[in-house]
Amino acid sequence: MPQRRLFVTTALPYANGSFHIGHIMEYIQADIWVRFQRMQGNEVHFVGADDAHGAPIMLKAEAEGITPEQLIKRIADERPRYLKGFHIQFDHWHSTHSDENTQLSQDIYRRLKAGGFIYSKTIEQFYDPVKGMFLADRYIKGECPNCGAKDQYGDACENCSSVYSPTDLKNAYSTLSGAKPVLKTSDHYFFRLSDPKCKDFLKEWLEKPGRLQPQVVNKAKEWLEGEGDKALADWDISRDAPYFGIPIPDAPGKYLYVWLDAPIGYLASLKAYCSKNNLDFERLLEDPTEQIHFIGKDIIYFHTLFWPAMLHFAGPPYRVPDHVYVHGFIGVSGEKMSKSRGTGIDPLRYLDIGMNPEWLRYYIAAKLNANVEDVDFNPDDFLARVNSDLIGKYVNIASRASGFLRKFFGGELKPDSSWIAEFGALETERDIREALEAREFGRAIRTAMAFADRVNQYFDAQQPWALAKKQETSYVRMDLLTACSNCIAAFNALTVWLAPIVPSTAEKARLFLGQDKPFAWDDWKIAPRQIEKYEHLMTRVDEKQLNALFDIPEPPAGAAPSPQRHAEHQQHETKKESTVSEHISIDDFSKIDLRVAKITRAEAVEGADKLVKLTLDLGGETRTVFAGVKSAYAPESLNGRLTVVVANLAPRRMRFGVSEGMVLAASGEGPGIFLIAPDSGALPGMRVK
RNA sequence: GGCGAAUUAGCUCAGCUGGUUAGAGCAGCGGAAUCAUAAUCCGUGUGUCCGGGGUUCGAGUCCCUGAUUCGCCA
Repeated sequence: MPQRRLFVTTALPYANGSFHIGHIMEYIQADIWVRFQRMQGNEVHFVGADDAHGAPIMLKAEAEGITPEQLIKRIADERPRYLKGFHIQFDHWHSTHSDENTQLSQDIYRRLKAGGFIYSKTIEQFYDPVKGMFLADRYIKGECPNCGAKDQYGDACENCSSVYSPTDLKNAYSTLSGAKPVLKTSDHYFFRLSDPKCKDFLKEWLEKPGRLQPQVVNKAKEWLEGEGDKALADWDISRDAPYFGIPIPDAPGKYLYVWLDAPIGYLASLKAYCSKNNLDFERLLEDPTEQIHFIGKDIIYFHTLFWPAMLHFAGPPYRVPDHVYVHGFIGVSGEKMSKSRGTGIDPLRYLDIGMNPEWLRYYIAAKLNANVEDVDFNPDDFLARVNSDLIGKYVNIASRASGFLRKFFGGELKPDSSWIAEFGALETERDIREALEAREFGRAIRTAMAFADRVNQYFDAQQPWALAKKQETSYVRMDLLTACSNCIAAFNALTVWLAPIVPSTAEKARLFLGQDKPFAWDDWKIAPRQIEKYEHLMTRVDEKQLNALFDIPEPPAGAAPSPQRHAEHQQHETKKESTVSEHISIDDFSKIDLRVAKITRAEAVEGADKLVKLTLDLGGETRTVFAGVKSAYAPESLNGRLTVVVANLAPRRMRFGVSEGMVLAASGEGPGIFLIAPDSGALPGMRVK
């Protein structure tokens, strides 16, 4: 088999926050694929890095009273815990705030400039005279020019949906300082994305069969071939000082826009990795290397238009990506992941409460395919799937066969190849291999589990326990040995096939199977000769752990702003809060519909440590609300009490049902939760304002 | 508002270029077994394949239309 050389990356997480479950999913996907490639004997260089530049990081650091360097260092320091915790094996983790990235970014910029792809143009932009900086749209608010609604962002009105530009806003103000922004001119640098040469190249790049998923090609072509006001525009790649980023050569006070240097971070990381390991960076980029990026669907734009264009027109040794593999988002119980806590899974909490990272790797793999589809984490499904597949089917094979082999044969097996035909191992291997290669992980797992089913069926049919009771004759004894040896051989094969997905379990199994070196893919067919004493390879998921994972009733005060992938602040830039705390208007407050509610029934939730299920009367309307107050109140003591509920909070599905609101309670640093109660005379349904 | 995607059994999902009575796992129900982490095995599905039209000898699969959900763009 010809060896491949692969350069694989995952999207660079923005260094203003911790990893969330979405990042972890992407790393798991890429890590599984990379491990699979390595087991096949391919050469893989797998790197990641923090995306460390840009205004949000600069402002967040300022708000915390530290330098941007300190901020990104703090974030960088916590990365290894997550990566090790989930068995994600990057060769190197770097930062875009690094010498390598500065060098490469400036080099690519110079080459693009020399090629005539960069020009400068004077633009008018809002400027905050107090902060002394130009304002991105997301930092400007004002009154809608159409309907007069207050506190609208610079692109569209949430009230009347009219569309306008920031300069149209009435009484505009900077969300950073509150100052009235002034229009000011500045010279900006642009990349000629709309140049016919560029568009022609991109069209050809996009359409190369097999390079991208079809959905991704369609999306990118929509942007590329847009006409009129949707036409592909040139790309503004400069920002004015003050800016935390890479200086543009020969342009004092100008910095490269963070989205230009971010993907170059892939190369910077590879370069740093090369010098650490005495590898030739430029040679590593050359053919036959395949350059592969795993990304989420939110950043398709950057990776299918800007990035290949930059690389192509910068010229060798830079090379265009061979593949960009796009995945969807992960949600929880049908809810979209909310970065402001509540929904979503905190990866560190998952680890801290002792949940096995390989459960999550397995579950995510079971739900992933090669399409750009969202994945849903469903707690009940997770529990059933992991326990049933991994414990009930896979691990069970070793567990039930090993006892006989140790007891009657001293752990010695009778290896032959009859099991291959018995269980259809050749076809199974081929299907799993093809599925893993194509990132159809769900299919690979279905195929593997069907194989495990056949092995368990065989074991039942052979009835080794019956053979063991009457093994006075040598042929019965031989049947027992053969049956159990076949099962262990099949278990060995399954272990190899699942190794990219559950590497540490496979490693434990390897020792049990008496294999003395790490698994290569072809080891699946080598039947073990001798097994060690069987010890549990994996425990089952305990429902209590899932409860612990989701019962996070109260956030700590001053919770850190949500972590974002770099592109996310692009995509949502008009929606995000400023890092500087700001007042809310009376209109904001009046959006919260607070109502007096009478607790008509309160009951403990079985299996939940902190939750009480409340049935509330809101003056004619009945609601069910889960409240995290069990530590402070016996459920029966709440019956008949009046309290205050947020009546228009979006319903949220929890493990035990849908919670249709939130009751208000006070709590502080110490223990104790104190339910809010209205003065006497208040009636259910009354509005609190 | 424009463009696109999704909608299949209680749950999570397969169903390739249209072709026999629509599938799997899990859950449920009935039984067996007792080697195994109460794991395993056998049996068991009357599903409006989102609704409505249409093309076709034949549609979950193609076309039109409506609903819902979700994206991208504006």
